[in-house]
Amino acid sequence: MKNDIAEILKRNQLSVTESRAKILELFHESRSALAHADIENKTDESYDRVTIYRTLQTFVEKGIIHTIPTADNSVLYALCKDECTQGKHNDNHVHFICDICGTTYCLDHITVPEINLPKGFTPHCTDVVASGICKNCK
Amino acid sequence: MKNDIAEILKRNQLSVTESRAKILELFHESRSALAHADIENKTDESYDRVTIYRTLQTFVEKGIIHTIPTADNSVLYALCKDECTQGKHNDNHVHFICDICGTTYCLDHITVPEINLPKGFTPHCTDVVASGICKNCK
DNA sequence: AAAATATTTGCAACAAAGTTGCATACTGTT
DNA sequence: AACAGTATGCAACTTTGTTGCAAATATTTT
Ligand SMILES: [Mn+2]
Ligand SMILES: [Mn+2]
Ligand SMILES: [Zn+2]
Ligand SMILES: [Zn+2]
Repeated sequence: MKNDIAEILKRNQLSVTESRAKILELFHESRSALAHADIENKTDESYDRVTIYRTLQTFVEKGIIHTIPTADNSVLYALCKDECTQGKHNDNHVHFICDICGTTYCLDHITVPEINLPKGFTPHCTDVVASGICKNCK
Repeated sequence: MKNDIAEILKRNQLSVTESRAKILELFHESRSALAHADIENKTDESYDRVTIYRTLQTFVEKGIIHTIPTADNSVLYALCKDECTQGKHNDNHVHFICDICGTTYCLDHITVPEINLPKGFTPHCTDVVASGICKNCK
């Protein structure tokens, strides 16, 4: 496991540091999306806020994690499961945010539908975020 | 026009104040979504930041405007055109954010498609935000 | 394995965004 | 015109995110 994590970092031309390994591990362990604050908490504030910001940013650039837009102005991150690479994200799946427990799921098997836009609009990517009650809270 | 604006406020049981009228007018004049900062600028900073925050919050509660989720952690607001009321929003249309000019459009005539969620997930509302190149920037 | 080089980290200082309490000003009502 | 209710602006504060830089750590070279 520890080795797997290091492997992923190396594959992405990132030097293997404690904070990066730990944060990446958190994402692999978690079944749901994580916010910056979640990471601070789950690491017992062992790492500086700035380091976490920079790590998340790096991971997004490398195509290791993707961001999830939310209505309440908080940024969430989750592992990319598709073949995302440096600068080329391809996470065209639906996200679900539970109104009760707040958990955010990547529904990897539900792909975002084609949307018929008006003339003149050329889509580059489409985000679909559903909210409601999740399987654990019903 | 001025009277229309006052009418809308009264209809929503809001007292008619200069800032509320001006901000609501801005939304009616604008063809695109507005951020808090846009409103500060377009009003020449005549109103306190706090007043703008509180006005936007009030308008959202009353169903006069709705928020639009964005990937970059900025909150956008736009007029509700459907029959939204106090606490009951019904803005099930697609939004489009232009990667070039940054303009955010409510595509009022494009309704969000039905999404087939996995067993156990009950959707309450669904946000669809497409991004790409808009009609003005192509 | 040690030295040299490249990269990352943590700190400090800052900037931007959002919140709260309270006195003053304004709106709608009597 | 006076009153009661509400909204505004200010100050003070919190939370979130950014930047420069020296010290620490990781990788490469010898
Ligand atoms: Mn996802
Ligand atoms: Mn809209
Ligand atoms: Zn839940
Ligand atoms: Zn555009």
